[in-house]
Amino acid sequence: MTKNELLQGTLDMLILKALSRGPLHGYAIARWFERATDDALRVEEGSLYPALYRMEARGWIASKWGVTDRKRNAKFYELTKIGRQQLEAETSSWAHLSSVISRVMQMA
Amino acid sequence: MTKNELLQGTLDMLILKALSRGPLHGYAIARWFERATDDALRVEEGSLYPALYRMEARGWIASKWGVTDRKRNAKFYELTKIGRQQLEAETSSWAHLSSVISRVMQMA
DNA sequence: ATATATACCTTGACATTCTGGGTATACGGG
DNA sequence: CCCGTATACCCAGAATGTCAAGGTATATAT
Repeated sequence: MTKNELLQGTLDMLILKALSRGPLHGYAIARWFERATDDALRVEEGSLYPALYRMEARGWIASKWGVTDRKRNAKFYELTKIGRQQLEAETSSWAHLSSVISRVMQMA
Repeated sequence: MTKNELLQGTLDMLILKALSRGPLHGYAIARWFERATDDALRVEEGSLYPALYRMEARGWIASKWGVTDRKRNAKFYELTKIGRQQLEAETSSWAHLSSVISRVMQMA
């Protein structure tokens, strides 16, 4: 029914992945998704910002206000040590689960 | 936080897949998942039965009371034509999305 | 008689996501 | 100088899906 473009549960992982290459602000994360996936994955801001808050509350990421190259104020997020561990955990969990599901879906 | 074993959004597809080989009742679907995935995917009954209701309400599956080989009354579900189309749609959507995500997660 | 497996179902809580807004500033074209 | 667009943040409310934790009932074997 809902044209949900995103697999629920993968947003956190994808954000962690985006930040694994260095600090980014929210808007830049959304842009990165679009470029990295040729628009196949679109992150709504109404999902993105709440996700950033809860991830910060859980200690996976830390934020700091700064200025972009466009001279705009922006909140930059970066991975914490815990966040890096979380990324690893979610990555391996994703690899496992998605392969199990793919296998089931290929059964005769 | 939650030890969520299931990727949200895939349950319907997996149920459709289970039924694609022939009619099954709810309990048998749960058993099938466990056997087919070596316990890697477990479907809680509190998720399964509501899922069956909404899928029937959407016309993807149809139900009929019958008797199992254990002589128990059970509600057997089978795919409708729409359900078969839905299975195809979700299968291809899954293939696409999971490959996009996997690709992103493998980026340097 | 009773334990176990089979089979169905419900309620309430919870987390995640989307829709559809809103605010403010930098910059370029006219 | 004015205005449109892109940049950048945010929120409230609703919908949805899932789970936890129960409950009922019957067949079968011990």
